[in-house]
Amino acid sequence: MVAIETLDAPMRLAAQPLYAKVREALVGRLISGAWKPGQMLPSEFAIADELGVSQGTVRKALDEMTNEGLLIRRQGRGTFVSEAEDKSILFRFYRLTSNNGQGTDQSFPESKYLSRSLQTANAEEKALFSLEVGAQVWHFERLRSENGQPILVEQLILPQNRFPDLDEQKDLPNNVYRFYGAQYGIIVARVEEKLRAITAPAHVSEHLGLESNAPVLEIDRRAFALDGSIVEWRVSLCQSDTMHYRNELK
Amino acid sequence: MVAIETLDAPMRLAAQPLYAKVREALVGRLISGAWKPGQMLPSEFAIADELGVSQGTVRKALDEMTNEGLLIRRQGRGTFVSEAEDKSILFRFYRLTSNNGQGTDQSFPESKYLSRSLQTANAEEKALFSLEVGAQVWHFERLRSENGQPILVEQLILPQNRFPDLDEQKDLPNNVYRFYGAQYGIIVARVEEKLRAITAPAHVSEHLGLESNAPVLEIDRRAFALDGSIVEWRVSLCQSDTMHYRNELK
DNA sequence: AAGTGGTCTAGACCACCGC
DNA sequence: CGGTGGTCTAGACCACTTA
Repeated sequence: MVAIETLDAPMRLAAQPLYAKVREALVGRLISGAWKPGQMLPSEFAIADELGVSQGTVRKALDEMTNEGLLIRRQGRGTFVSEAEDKSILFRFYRLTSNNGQGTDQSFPESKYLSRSLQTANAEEKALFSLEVGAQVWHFERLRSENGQPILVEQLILPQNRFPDLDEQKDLPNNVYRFYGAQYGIIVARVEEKLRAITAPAHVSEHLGLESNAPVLEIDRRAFALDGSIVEWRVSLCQSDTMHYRNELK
Repeated sequence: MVAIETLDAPMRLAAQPLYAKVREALVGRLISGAWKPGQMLPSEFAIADELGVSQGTVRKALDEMTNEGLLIRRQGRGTFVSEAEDKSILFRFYRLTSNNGQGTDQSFPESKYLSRSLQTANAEEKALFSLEVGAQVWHFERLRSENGQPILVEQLILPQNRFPDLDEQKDLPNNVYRFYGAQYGIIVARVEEKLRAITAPAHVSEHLGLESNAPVLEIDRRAFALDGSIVEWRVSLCQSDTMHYRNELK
């Protein structure tokens, strides 16, 4: 019954429903790292007892978090913090598909790193990541391929303050979101993307084996952590000959 | 208590939960047209009594349908079949934004129809709409602009059997999904899109005021009705100079 | 004041998993 | 078998809208 103060704490202008407070408390444990990816959560009744609410209220909070992709629930097993390795999660943020793909033959591309550097953030990067003057950002460029076929060239930009010690790493792994979680406790909760068609720059069309002036799909992505801050800026240039970006709107 | 048979009817191999049967029954009323867009549904308790289940079970079904965008619930007012006019619905399937847009200045583009024709379906169209040999399809081409600025040229393809009497219409309205609902009782439940970057065909770059060979964003969309059938095939070619396609993944 | 959706509870039972 | 999530119920109370 101690933790009931935790739930009463917020006391916003517009009173939140109880399940929203429960959700905030649980998300807080993910942010703080008290619950790590892959870990099993206490049972619904255990959480309910601890927070002094009913099991149904806890369930509503857990269901919401499951819908957001933060948790995975398995009947008979338990509730787990979702990992970027889970099959269903791997493709959560990966929307590129081969044109003749059947939908089931989804594969995940490998990465070859082309460059890596630590730079002083420019104005745009400072604003994006809310950095101080003089703060630094990592730039990575990589070529991603599927079955030997080059698909896209992309640039990853990470704020140095959220990713210290990166210089000690030889390269980033292929699945970077899993790496962010495992190494830095950063869980990517959602991403915003802007898509445009542009003419491929020379070095990109070379890497992708396209004629110069070939059109490519530009995907400008900002990845948000659980606390709402931007942790990665990514610009991908994807060849459109054999690949497309799929989307479903409901 | 009569309608309990309706709910028992399915009896699938994998027994569905009760709320899923309730959902099916309610969606059936939308499909049949018994409940039309904009109409108010009976209260939770009224539906629960009629179907012989508890109010909580009905609520779970209604909540799901609300999440899918089929219904709109307003506290104190009631539950309504969603209309394509609702502000929140208007932009549900429209993801194009001006590059310098602030996100709040969302506006909806006007349409100018360029052509209209009734043709015998080709092999691809026959397969897509599950048509018989010799069946016909409507082709519409229109230019969409925002504040006088041309944004995209798109082609709409509709199966004649789902849209009879269209020849009597001078043109389709701007908001076609609202029209499908009001005129034919067809509710678009979801759409699948494939995005690619291509070089604009000559007549498209002319309409959009682009140089020849300019890259444009191709959006290939199939719209699905409540019963899962495809009711519209749409290919939009959008200029990428001032516009982009925004997407959020969770 | 009456009617609607929104929240919360308590308890029952089922389905699935792993030991 | 015991523990987990999944479903379903019945009832209470709150918040909002309309008349």
